[in-house]
Amino acid sequence: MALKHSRQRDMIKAFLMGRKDHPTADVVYMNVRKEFPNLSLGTVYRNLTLLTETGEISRLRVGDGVDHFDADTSPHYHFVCTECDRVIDLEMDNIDTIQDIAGAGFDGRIAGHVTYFYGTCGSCMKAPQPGQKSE
Amino acid sequence: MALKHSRQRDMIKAFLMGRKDHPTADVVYMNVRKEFPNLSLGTVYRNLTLLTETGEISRLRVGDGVDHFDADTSPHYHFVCTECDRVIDLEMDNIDTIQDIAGAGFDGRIAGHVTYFYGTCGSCMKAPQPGQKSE
DNA sequence: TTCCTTGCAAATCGTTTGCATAATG
DNA sequence: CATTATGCAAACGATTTGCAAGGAA
Repeated sequence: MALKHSRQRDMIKAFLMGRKDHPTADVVYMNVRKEFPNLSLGTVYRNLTLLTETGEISRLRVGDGVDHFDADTSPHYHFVCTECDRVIDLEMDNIDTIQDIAGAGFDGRIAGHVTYFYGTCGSCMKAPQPGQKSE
Repeated sequence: MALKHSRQRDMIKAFLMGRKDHPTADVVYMNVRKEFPNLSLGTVYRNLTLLTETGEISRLRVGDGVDHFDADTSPHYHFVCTECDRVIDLEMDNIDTIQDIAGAGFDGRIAGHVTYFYGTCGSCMKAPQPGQKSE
């Protein structure tokens, strides 16, 4: 399974790196397609999974039923706006202690944790329900 | 939208209350069906959603692509075993402070958070990869 | 030339929904 | 009787996969 180069994989990764939000496979498809008209959705999914496996990007499952992808693989947390569904990066102090708290008295090995915060984002608090739902 | 009684809803809820694990809709279906042969999957989904809305049970999205349900609606955290996919309750000290930590400096309102811990559960650490994957 | 990758379409999977009928209050 | 709930099957949306053809090493 030696990885070979692929123009579409490069573009998909480049697209993700150029966004601070966390696009879904479909958004990636719609956008990369603009410069690569014959790109197929299957290829987008295959490459997103591949890039996730190599650790170049990470897959976010925030509970809305759709996978989001993030080119920023450094440890950080996300906020999900329940109004517009946007996924926003949070800059916050480290909370890794919760893992120790969870592990205390637990019969097993805790390897990691997933946390996302939800509520109303800044724009939605100012603007009256725009119903934007990202692009 | 006045709720009416239904024998199947009662059984679905009773089944959930009798389990300490966190069954998926399909597991609920398979089991309740034993005593109620003509139960349909659609009814199971409809009632699980209904019970979730009334707050009698809660829906767990642990990131494996399938919804799990929990009759224990008291605030507590979950552990997901990456070996057997089991979802286990954690008894741990309160970590609500993470919400304040996340909210500090964030432009928006944080209403809640979802956290689950993952790793290897006690049974899987003892038993060599049984590949059980629950029922 | 070998083997990975693509495009396309069909297939899966979990979940939702429309509709006529059955059950509840 | 007025409605809500059910069973069944078809519809859905997201993601995966089989296959023949194209591209990289």
